[in-house]
Parts: sequence; C-alpha cells; structure tokens
Amino acid sequence: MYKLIKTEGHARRAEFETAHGTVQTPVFMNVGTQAAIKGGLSAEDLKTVKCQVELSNTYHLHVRPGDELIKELGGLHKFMVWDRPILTDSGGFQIFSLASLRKISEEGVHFNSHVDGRKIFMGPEESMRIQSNLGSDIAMAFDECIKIPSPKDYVIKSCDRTYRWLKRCKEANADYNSRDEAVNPGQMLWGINQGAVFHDVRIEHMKKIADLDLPGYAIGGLAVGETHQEMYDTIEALDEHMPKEKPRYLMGVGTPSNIIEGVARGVDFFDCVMPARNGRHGHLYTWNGVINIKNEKYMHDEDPIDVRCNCPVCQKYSKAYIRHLFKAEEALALRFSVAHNLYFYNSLMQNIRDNLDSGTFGQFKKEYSGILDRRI
RNA sequence: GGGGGAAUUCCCGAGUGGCCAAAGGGGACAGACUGUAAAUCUGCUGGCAAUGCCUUCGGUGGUUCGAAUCCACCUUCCCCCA
Repeated sequence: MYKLIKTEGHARRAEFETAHGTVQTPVFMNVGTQAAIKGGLSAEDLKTVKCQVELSNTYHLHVRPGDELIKELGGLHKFMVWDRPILTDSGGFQIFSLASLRKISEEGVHFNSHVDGRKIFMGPEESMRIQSNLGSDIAMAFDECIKIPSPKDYVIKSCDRTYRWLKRCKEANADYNSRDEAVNPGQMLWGINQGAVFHDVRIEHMKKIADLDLPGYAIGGLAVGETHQEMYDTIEALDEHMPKEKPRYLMGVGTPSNIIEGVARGVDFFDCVMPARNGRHGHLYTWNGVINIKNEKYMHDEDPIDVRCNCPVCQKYSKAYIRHLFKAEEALALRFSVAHNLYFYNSLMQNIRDNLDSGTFGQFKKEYSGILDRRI
C-alpha cells in the first residue's frame, strides 16, 4: 500500500494506494470540512488546483446534513462528486475546538451541537459508523486533541483513554466496513498519536498504537499553542518509533515552512485550513512570502498575485482587480483567492516531490523554509 | 411674500453650559488566523516637541471663569402656508 520511492535524509518520497487511486507523497490534503471548500470551490475546482486528496469532517457532516442521508445518496464521493481519495477527520479535533460545548467520559463525548444546541453523543463506535456511512477512503481514529499547555498528568490520562478508544475504533471500523451495505469496503483506519509536547508520553503512546498494526499513523495535537521548534522536536522524537513502512500524517499543519520542515522529518501527509481561511481573509501565498491583497499598495498593481504562479487566477487577473473584489465584498474575491492559495500549496508539494526525486530537497528546503511564511 | 426646521470631526448621526477631540454606525487604514462554530475577529481613524498643548462642531460677533451647546446677524439647505 505504502511504496517508498526515495529518501533524502529523513524525508520520504512515496506513493500510497487507496480505493480511489494512488496518492503521490508528500501530499497536502485540501480541507472541505462540510463537503465543500469554503470560499466557493467545488470538487471540480479542486481538480483545477491540482488537489490529490480531499478532507471532510465527521462531526460536521453528522450534524448537517447527516451521515445516514449521505449514505442513502451513495456516499460522500458521489454526493460531492469527487472520485479521488477522501480522508475524514474523526471529530476528535472538535473535542478541542468546541471545548466549551462538550463533556468527555470514558464512553465518548457529549456535544451540544454548535448549530442548534441539540445533544450529540460521539464515541469511537459512533465516529466509525459515521465515517463508514460517509465512505471515505481513510477514516481517522476518534481521539482527543489535547490543548497545549495541559498538565502532564491530564495528558497521560487522556492518551490512555485515546488508546482505549483506538482499540474500539479498530474493532468498529472492521465491523462496519465488512457489512454488505458498506459504502466503501476498502476504507482503512489510521491511528493518531497524542501527548502534547511531552516526548516520553508521545513515545510510549506511539509504541502502543503501532502495535495495533494500522495502515497509517498520524501525529495529532500539534500546532495548537506550542512553538514551531517544540513541534519540530516532537516530530523528531517520534521518528524512530513510527512504522517506517506506513504513511505518516501530521494533522492540521501548517504553514508552508511547517510543511517543508515536516517533510524533512519524515512526514508524508499534511492538511491545514490556512490556505483556504487566509485566502478568504485576503492573505495570499507567493514564492516570496505572504501578501495581504487588501493593502492599499496593490490598488494600482497590474501584475498577478505571483508572476511565478501557474494557477488559473494568476494567468489572467491582476492584484488591483482582486483587491477591488475584496473591497467591494464580491464572492469572486474569495473564490479566486482560495483557488490561488490551494494551487500554491499543491504546487509547493509538487516542488517538494520533484526535489526529492532529483535529490535536491535539502537545497530546496534551504532556499524556501522560512521565507514562504514571511509577510511582505 | 409669511411661518417653521436644520447645518457636528471622511460620510451618516448622538450630543442643549464644564465629565467633549466629541457616543454609535459606515467607510478608510492595518493586524490576527495551523485535523474550520471563522466571507470571522481585533486594532486604529484631527495635529503635535504628546500624563500636556494646539486646531475643530456652517460664518462673523457677543454673553460667560468656561460655548458644539446660550444670544444677534449673515450664508446655505429642507418643510408648510399663500
């Protein structure tokens, strides 16, 4: 399933097979939480911006429109008209992001819906059932994303519980997807490592989940309050304890530099809301750094967002025009900006893969890590 | 021709003697955002050698220790009656 093509230092160039096609890694997954890319992009648009894997969310699709409905309509691929790989996040991140609306117990989590306040219970079995109904190619384990900083005794307690949840996830995932009516019998389950920035907790947790022999492993709970260096150190500490022959996914990360640094430390999969959210907010990525297209200085600028960019937007439209679209609050501003940013991220990954193929990733990292995040 | 009302800092608009460089919107300017409760949120918006000083509430001149606020006249706009 995971086929290593080449390495350079700790960095890995590989490909990974799913029920909906092979993924070239390292890869950035484009986030469409509610089966749509915020800013107005369709799955068809995702192909235009060179997306390989789309990511949707278990909690959000369960709340609206409901996973039973999506199953009835043929599963998430058919529903959103996307025939390539889909990864669904489990709802574990919502334990973190919707902290004020939930209560955790051994059994699972009671949420008050952020939409209408109704009570929603989600534990490992519910998350697996929902993800099976959605029919994604990769289902993520139901974990607790722990906030940083958190007391070490709590982190240990939480990781133990997340481990017990993972065993329940594995059983439920196998059960639901072996049934005749399974939407995607080829669905796999990936485990998630937690432990905040406590290396000993991380390592112990990683060893235990590795023993469950799942087809992929994620590092979760990072980029939630710690420094970049702490994040990098944590990934390095886990390196020798993660299965070498399986994909590694750094969840929710990150900035272009975070990604380059992550690849250098052996990560294969990334995802982040930044290109879409920042795009909606007018912050656009270029090979020189990040610009705020709303700034006055672009009023007369007839150049594209980035002269080096091959995205459809940069082929035709000027910064002056896109700035106007933002100032006039036209929906087109968001569409163009998100499309550009996702194309930028996806071509950043293409560049990374090309440089790994040609053995020049170290050089590439030296040239671009850092500068791509700076504000210009 | 007669009567009534209104003019506020980029715009709208509150403010009827000191707590007013002046509420609240809007706009402008800028910042934040990392498994999306986010087309959201935050800051800022007279000038300066700045715990103070100067200029500013249509114009001019008064009253007062003190005026965006009171008085007189002027200018412009709106409404009603002929």
